[in-house]
Amino acid sequence: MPSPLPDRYDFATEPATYQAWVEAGAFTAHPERSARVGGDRTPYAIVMPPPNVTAILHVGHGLNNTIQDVIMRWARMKGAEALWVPGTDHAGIATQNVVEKLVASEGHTRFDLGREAFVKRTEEFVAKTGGTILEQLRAIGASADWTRTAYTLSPELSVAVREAFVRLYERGLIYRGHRVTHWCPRCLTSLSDEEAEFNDEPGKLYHVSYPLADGSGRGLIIATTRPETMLGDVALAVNPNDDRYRDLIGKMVKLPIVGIEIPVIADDYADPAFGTGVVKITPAHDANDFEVGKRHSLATPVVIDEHGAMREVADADNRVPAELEGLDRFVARDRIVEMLRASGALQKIENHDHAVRHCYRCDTVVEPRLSDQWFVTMEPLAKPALQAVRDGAIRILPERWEAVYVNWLTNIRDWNISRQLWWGHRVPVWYCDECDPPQNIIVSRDDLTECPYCGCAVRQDEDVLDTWFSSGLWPLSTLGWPNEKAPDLQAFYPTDTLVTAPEILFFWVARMIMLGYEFEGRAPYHTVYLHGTARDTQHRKMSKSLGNGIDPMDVIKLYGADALRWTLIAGMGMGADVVLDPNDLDKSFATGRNFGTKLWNIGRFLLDRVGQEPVQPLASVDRASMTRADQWILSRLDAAIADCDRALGPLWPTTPHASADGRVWKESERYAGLKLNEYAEAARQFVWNELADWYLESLKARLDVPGADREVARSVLVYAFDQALRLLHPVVPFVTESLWQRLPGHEDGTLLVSASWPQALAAAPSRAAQEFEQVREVVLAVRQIRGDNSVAPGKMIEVVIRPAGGAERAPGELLQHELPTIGRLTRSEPRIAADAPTGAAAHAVLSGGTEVIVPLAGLVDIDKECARLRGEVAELEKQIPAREGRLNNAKYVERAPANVVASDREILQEMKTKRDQLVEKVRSLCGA
RNA sequence: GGGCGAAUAGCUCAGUUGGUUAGAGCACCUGCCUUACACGCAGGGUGUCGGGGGUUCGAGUCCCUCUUCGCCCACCA
Repeated sequence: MPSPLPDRYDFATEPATYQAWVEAGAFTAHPERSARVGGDRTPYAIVMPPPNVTAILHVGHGLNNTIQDVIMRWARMKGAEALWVPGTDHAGIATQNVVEKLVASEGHTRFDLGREAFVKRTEEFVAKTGGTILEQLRAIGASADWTRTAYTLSPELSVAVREAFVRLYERGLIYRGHRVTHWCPRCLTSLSDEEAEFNDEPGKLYHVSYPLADGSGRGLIIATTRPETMLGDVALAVNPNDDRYRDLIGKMVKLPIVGIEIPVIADDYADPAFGTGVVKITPAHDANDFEVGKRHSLATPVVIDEHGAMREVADADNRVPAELEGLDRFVARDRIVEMLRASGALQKIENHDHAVRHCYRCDTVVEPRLSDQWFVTMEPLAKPALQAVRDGAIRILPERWEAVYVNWLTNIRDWNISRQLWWGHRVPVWYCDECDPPQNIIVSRDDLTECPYCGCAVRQDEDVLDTWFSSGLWPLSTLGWPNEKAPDLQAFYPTDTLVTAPEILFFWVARMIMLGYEFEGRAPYHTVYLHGTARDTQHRKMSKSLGNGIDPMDVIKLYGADALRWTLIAGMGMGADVVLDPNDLDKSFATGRNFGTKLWNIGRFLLDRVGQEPVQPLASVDRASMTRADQWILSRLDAAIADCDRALGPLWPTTPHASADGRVWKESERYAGLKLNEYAEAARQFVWNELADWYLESLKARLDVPGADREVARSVLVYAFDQALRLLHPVVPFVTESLWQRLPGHEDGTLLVSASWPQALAAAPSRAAQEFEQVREVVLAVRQIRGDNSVAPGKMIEVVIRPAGGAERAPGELLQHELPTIGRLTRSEPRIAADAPTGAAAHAVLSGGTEVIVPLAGLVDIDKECARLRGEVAELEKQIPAREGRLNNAKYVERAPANVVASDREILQEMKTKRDQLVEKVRSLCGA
């Protein structure tokens, strides 16, 4: 039994409410209920983008998970068997960096500890501090199924990772490649193309002269941004069609500093238009040069080591002078430039902006490095992933990201999946030193100690897999794959929607889709919802390093989780960034806090005036006994439900399709749904601007008088508020649940979280509802007149209502009936008149033609009123000729649709009538 | 360099296939401490729809162009 209602919503009760949901099993999914395995509910599943296991909650997580929670709660209320899978990502490189720093603070490197000890240390660290974020997600109300919490490095998921690797290898889609890849000299690992992020930076273009070896004194001038790599040069390349250098092809030049001779070769790679048209070829330190070198069978001397220091690593006999040995690449660059300048080889230095790749984890400038890595052949995987979006089996919201997705997949490049890290899934490959290729490489699902061919000892590959390889399997692995019989896999795969930020569209989303098709033949979900970024008022991305972030936990402490949620959801257009002020939480979250308070106060009013005695169910209340206001609010509720449903759209695609996915989005619904802010706004509009502002106000008198009418009012009010709480629950689950528990007649033990989504009652508003709408118009008109004429708020005024002629039902009768309401809502004494009163008066004409007249004698400054009326006339005098001109245009009348022309005529007529009335009024009031 | 998108109120954004007098939230201004709520109530739109040109009876909407901004991709050393 809930405690008596406090004056203020106490959000300190949120954890208890959350606990009640968990204890009721409200978030726990039941695979046997899924229609896919013979149950009676359509499944709806979301896999949570697993936060890094060491992460703590920031606004980005808050936004991401609130969106998911809104969708999950909505789906659950719609009757779906809802599953939201939570979990964390071991985040190989990120977590390893964190622990390395920890170890460094103790004066050690990971190499001091050794692999085994370091991994153990990391495991301990994760066990102790990891998963904090999952606790925090509970605080924001995330209705995830915690009985299924997953972790990318768990034994179960590791099985999936290994299975995936082996299957891809067996299909020939994983291969060992010897090539130049991105290398982070700080993290000491290779990176994928996606992990090496471009950054446009000002740089220099150095022009260096390479003299011909024939002693002719001629030379070739090359342009380079990275002179330090010249120690590894093996050739100069010119374009075969470049007449300037044709005669030099095949000649030798002398490599400055090193002093050896290298050939001039012809290759299309050299662009005659760039720089001098001559490019130096350094196969070991540039991915393009490596390709050129391969074409020309050139050597690959390595002159920069894994730390980014100059050193003779391989095939580099005496290329690195002693004075450069061991120098960092950037220090070496300066030194080399000096040496070139001293020798006269340096021709000039130009400023040159170019894109430099940085490590996405530590921001170190990436060094291209020649190494052996495992790659996934992407093109065959990309094909179905592309087709899925083209067919509409998958939609990406907002729509514009589909083009980005398609573009990337169309030009996809192979994926480097091996990392020279210790934290992660070890590559399931073993090497036998005794066997000959190809038997010396064994890929295995099980750990091996001896070679299956010769029986001697084998050693496992030292590398681990890219973190994104395991997260790419997330929708599969968390549901039990590769066990095809796993109940969750059968019941919930494919899942439904994926909610994430666009930054990881390629890192993660595209790869999940590709792997989903590869291993299950189906897309992992039908909807990808990409949301915006949390930014500060200067539109800078919120980040730890900038110190402009907002801690969601602070917001929850100050205003409660609902305030946070409402602010994020209601203030966010699809895919648009959320702008918040980290220096003014009060202002930033006022919307959410205020809305929660408003809801609470509606609840207080209701409980105070309606009482705790059960109400008659609405279905048993005779429509005839309802007032116009009752019918009006019920029709507004229907409209609100329809608006919410429209904004949210269908839960899943409904059009059957021959593809493996079975269903595709039809064009009309493809980009229509999940407009969460529109949904929130529609619900807010109803509960605040209609239920509270009008219905509640109109009810005050009725609730004070015992009797049959009071009972009707109680039923309608409780019904309408109950439905409103349901509509709002997905966004503000805590406050709605607390209020719902206290509704009169509430059945003990039932929870709003498991209640059903509202359904509209009637197709069209009844006449009584429309009549209340007219009354509302009168009130609005009177308020406006009061405001325009600065009538003191406390002042009672007389309002004269002149019904329009020819109305089907005498509006006078209707208005008479509602006069008590009008009077109370406007502080006025209305009366009905057949004729307009004489003397100065303010008029308003309602949509049906009914006139509202407020005699102004003694109320207002007549001069001011005259000025206002004259202004109105002038405005109309301006608009009328424009419209007349249009109607006099023969082509317009002839070609525009008849209804447009007709309404145009009507408007013109109305304007003229209104002008005439105003002119008449000005004459009588002001005498001119 | 290629591609995509955006430009509408002070801010964040809606604005369906061209069609009546361009909307919402927040902010702001005015007046109210009316017994659910000042975290509230009532009233108020503050706009050459980025500039220019075109198509059309009619353009915020379609076309061209210019300007500015954002995002994604990319091997000009």
